[in-house]
Amino acid sequence: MDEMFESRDVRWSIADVERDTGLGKDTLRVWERRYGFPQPGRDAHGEREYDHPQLLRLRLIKRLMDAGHRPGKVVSLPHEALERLCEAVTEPGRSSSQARTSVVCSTLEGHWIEWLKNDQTEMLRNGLQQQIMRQGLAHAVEHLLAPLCYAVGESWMRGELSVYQEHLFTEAVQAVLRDAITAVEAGGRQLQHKPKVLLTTTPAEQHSLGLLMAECFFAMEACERISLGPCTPIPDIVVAARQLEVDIVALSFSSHATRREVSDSLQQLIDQLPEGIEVWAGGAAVAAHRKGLPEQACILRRASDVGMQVGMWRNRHGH
Amino acid sequence: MDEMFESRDVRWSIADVERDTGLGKDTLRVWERRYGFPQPGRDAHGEREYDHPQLLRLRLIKRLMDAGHRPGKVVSLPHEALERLCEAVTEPGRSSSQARTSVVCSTLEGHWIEWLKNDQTEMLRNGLQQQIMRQGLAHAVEHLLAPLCYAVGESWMRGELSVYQEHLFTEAVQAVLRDAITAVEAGGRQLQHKPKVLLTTTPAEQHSLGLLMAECFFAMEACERISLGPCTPIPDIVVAARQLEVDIVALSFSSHATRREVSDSLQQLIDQLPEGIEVWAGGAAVAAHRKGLPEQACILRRASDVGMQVGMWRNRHGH
DNA sequence: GTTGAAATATTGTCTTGGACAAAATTCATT
DNA sequence: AATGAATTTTGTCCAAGACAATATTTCAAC
Repeated sequence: MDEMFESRDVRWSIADVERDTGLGKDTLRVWERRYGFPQPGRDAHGEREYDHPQLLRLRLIKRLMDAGHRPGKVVSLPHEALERLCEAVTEPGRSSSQARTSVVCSTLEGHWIEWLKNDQTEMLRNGLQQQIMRQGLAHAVEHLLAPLCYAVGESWMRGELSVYQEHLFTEAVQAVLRDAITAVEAGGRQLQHKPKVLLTTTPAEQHSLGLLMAECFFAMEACERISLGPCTPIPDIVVAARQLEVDIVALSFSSHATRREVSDSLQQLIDQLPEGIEVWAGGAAVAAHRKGLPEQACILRRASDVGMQVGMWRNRHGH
Repeated sequence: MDEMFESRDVRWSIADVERDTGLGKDTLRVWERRYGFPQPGRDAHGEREYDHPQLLRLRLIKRLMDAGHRPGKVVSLPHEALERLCEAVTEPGRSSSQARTSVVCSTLEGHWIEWLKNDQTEMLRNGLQQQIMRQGLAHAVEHLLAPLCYAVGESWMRGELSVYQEHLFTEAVQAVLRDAITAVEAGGRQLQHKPKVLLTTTPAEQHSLGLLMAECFFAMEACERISLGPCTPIPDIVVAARQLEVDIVALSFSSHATRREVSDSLQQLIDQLPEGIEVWAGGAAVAAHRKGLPEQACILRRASDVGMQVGMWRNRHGH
């Protein structure tokens, strides 16, 4: 009923749409020319005004693009066809690597998302905390939180979750993870020679949950961690790494990052960092296009790889 | 020695320069047309190739722009003049409006900033925590943290602090404040009728420290708080406020926000929110141009105003 | 002299349609 | 099947113009 007022009459500028969908202005204009979609109206000065249905459809398209579809095939498709394709993408049992995760998804994560839809954040936070206690931090992050983040992104894409609910989710997970890190930190001690790690994301990567999850694993390895938070420009990462004399620069890339972004960022870091400092990269985007990435970078396909890689690092630097 | 190879013969594309400097492609092109700088070479296909000296000069210009200079005055200036201007900007004790702050700065905040410059974040975090214990949360936030945030911004502007040091500062303060909020929360109880408050910032406002500081004060008033974190689009704030049935929407604006941004955001919220929900706004930008802002919004000039306003709210809604 | 409103200048972002390289796909050949 | 060449697709860049948003200056009135 009050949905009628929600965002019906709102019009978005091309800059707004770029921010929301991640599709560049040039891309949006050239799609309009080539595929006949989107077809925004024009305001008094002849500038593009996108309405809400078109924005939703663009989000679906972006989702499909990230899943490997090509613009020429999907951009001009009607909304329903896009939704069906998205479901097909979401459907389990395509790629073998996702299959296991998806199974967990349908059985376990159902009620987490349900809580989020009903704004029961207290429930969500407590439940997550409890699961960390029960399963242990490592298992909970890898098999519950990471897939859950993915599922929330999916739900948002489908319009089942509002933006504010995604924000609530982020806040809840952040709170839980920060507590967990503090707890791990308090118990651990620095007996052996451990790497000093700098954690951050590139300017294009706003999502900080991946960073926190990575930090959890480094904390469990009792590494000395320095987190810069998200969005540090490459030159500043280099300066920080030098100044703080870290051993490893660890970057997190969410599923939204393109291979180009990941690849370029890593290459730049490798080129600009001094010899002794390693570059490690993790996150959904890295796991997806791990092939074309610079070989000097250490690619963490799964969260639990951190433990193994730290072990290998210690072997390399052991005395 | 290896600096010779580092970035001497490298040519940068316009996209590279955009990423490095933060200046938009359109802006770079229009500066070239209007001010004759930059003047990149062209590759075989007629595309712009920026060399290293021009990139450095653009970085200087960006710094001056952030410090309040205007493009028309500085873009066409030669490198040396730019450096001199940057030094002048760096020089302390110029503008009279800063004087008062600077006094506090030199006496109280001096060593905080000094710690930051030396990357002693542990020191910083512990020191802040100690001051909160000693002075109390309210006093510490209002008279130490808030001015300190401002001072850090200033120092960064002058080039005395790197970007990464600002990130470290943000992380440290966040950690301290989150702990403080948790502590306050644990002690307080919900005896009287208190407002339910939704906290967030607008999409243009990336800084989340103001938000956390505000949250501290609401926590001390034992209000029910829901934080969405930073950067929530206006329509989504409206949806959230309705759905979560809050009494107050509280927004934080850092000193970077323009009057227009603040004013527009508040007006939109007031127009779109249902009758019973109030809009409160705080932060440096709000204090600066409080005059032109919508009257229906409750303007919090100082952090401590929260306590008073919550009291008044209770009177209005008390039974 | 300060304040406020109106006039003026500056500056970022949007417009169009064309072009082309990089990436992905298809096709041909071993 | 696998490798390499031809072809299509697609994102990004270009030009010059336009204009609103913002900043600055001018001018009047208290």
